[in-house]
Amino acid sequence: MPCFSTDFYLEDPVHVAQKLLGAQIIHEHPEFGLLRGRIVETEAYRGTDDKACHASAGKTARTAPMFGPPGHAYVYLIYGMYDMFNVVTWPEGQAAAVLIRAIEPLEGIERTTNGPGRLTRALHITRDHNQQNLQSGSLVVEPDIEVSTEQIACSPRIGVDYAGTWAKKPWRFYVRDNPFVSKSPKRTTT
DNA sequence: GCACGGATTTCC
DNA sequence: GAAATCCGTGCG
Repeated sequence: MPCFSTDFYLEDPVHVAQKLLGAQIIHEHPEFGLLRGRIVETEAYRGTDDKACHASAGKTARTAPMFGPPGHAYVYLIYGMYDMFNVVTWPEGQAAAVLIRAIEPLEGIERTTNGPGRLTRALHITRDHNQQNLQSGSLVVEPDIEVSTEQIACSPRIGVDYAGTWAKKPWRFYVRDNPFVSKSPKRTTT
């Protein structure tokens, strides 16, 4: 099965985020062997105007991968302890990425994967994979099952309340009724 | 140099 | 509700 073409990743991240649902992440790990999971939840981060997107602070050492070639990885550390895995989209020079928030385990996964910080641990994805090409190499993303439009649900992105009106964009996408989708954060009573 | 806080998770 | 825990970013 071939990986996605570069054309696929040149598209708008909001579009790619939906098209990635159902795709497989395949990691051939030197120590833990073949690890595979199916993407069931994503979020789009779209350009330097998007206040929720790290690239809104401009091109820095940290955000450079998002300005780089599409189809590559953007992996960064958050809260001092979790690696977040993103796929870079849009042409080089235009910063955008799709955050992979949840996967359904398929092979070699030995821990829960529910949520973006947990799935990187389960797949053993680390910052070493930052800027790696996801179209070849030990970590790749490949088409798998088709997820129909009716099965795709959307919501505002999680954990970006600081982003003002951008926090309201319905750019989180997930497979409806899939048990591996991350739970929405608990709301305190209001 | 140094203070600040985050695309989260877990525990009280 | 708040801690855990590291480092990129912004400002001096």
